[in-house]
Amino acid sequence: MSICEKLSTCGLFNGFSQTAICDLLESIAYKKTVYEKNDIIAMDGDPVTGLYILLSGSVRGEMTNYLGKVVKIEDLEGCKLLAPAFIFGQDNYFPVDIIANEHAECIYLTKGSLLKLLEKDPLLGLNFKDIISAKTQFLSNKIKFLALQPLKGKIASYILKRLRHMPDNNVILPYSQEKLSDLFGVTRPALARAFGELVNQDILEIKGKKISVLNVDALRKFVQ
Amino acid sequence: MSICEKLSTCGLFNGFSQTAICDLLESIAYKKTVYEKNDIIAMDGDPVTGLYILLSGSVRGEMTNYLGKVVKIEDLEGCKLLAPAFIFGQDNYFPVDIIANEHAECIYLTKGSLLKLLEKDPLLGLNFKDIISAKTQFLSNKIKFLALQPLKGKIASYILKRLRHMPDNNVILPYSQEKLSDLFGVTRPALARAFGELVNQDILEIKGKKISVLNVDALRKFVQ
DNA sequence: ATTAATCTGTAACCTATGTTACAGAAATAT
DNA sequence: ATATTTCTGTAACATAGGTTACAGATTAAT
Repeated sequence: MSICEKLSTCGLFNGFSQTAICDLLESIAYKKTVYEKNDIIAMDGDPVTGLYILLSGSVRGEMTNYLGKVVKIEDLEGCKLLAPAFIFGQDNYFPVDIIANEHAECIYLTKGSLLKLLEKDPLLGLNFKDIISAKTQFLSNKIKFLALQPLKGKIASYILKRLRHMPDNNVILPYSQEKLSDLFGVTRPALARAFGELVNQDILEIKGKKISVLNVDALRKFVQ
Repeated sequence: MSICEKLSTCGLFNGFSQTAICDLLESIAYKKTVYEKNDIIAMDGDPVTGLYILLSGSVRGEMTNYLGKVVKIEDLEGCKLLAPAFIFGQDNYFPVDIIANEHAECIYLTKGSLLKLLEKDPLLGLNFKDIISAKTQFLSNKIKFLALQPLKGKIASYILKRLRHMPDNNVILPYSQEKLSDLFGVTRPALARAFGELVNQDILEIKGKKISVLNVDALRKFVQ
């Protein structure tokens, strides 16, 4: 799959044909970078000097404090901009470590190239504004998720959100409890204990990564 | 002070003369709104249908969960946009309750008027992009502050940050411990206890709202 | 199919923060 | 200057989540 083809699935190029994207791309400088699993693409605090666009593969953004506590902020896959809201404004440093979950490819443009690109078509500017607005919206939900509720509330909102997209009352966890515990900002045993308690209360049934919600109302009480 | 005069201190109009702002303003529809102390300007979850610009006074944005836990996100004063990153993108709902801290004045433009305004000059679009980028940057710091560190880490980073702008090693708290505890997302007695422990360890000295840092290095250890 | 690696459940114990309560101090209003 | 309200310090107790450890289960690698 060509770069232009991949970029056509990217929100930044919403409303552009593949050939239009190719033309835009030819008019600016960029370089391609490739990463393998666990490669560090950027570290929290690194200066942001341009824009990385993830073309393929999966990366994650996570914060770590000096005691080793980890909070995963998000996984990014497919065509996504990395830290797009940290190029402009004052605080131009990566807010998270960005780590490859698997083989991943990016293109990188300097801030100058990005500005040149954005000038080419006002629609790009609008798309960019939508993307960074969505980032802010995502982060403000993240604060609610992380800072406003106890662990069982996090579990409940996580499961209930997924339930909406699933038939019957089953959710398949997309990854291990170990990884989930980072997403919730708690330790793995704490998460296992909380799951255990919800199972004992006949609210959940857990078989490997499959979680069946036996009592949706009881689960809802943990969020509201 | 006229509206244009007030708007000239607003990041959105960076690079515009006061007369240019008056001209811009005359070309679009807006309405003026006034609030008194503790008036609710918007509630978490309300649809965002346009842009409020705070002209004068002070408002705060805070999140509350169903158990009454409050986390104050920020105070806004002077000329600031309210929830600017929630007008575009998908999730067009206020992320916080916005409450007047005192008498405050706003102007309100519909999303349509805002778009019309942004079209008038590309510089407005760039300013807007800077403003929402800064919001994202602020929120990602907020997550680090709230989710990644325990209470004494919050106290330490709060004080150390303020110390940078102060001569000698004194900080004047801008408001009561009670308010601070909301900013930290903890209860008031927990904050008082933590302060008490830092005083007992001869790291801080507290006289009313004046905090003297007796041992900066020890305080730093709580953040790194 | 076997081995090795990773993940999960659980338990005992520790620590940070929440809850409630109250008295004295400080700030504000009259 | 006094009365009223708000704020602060503190204490006893409750609870959520962290720490460490280990065994059994599951998954991946050979």
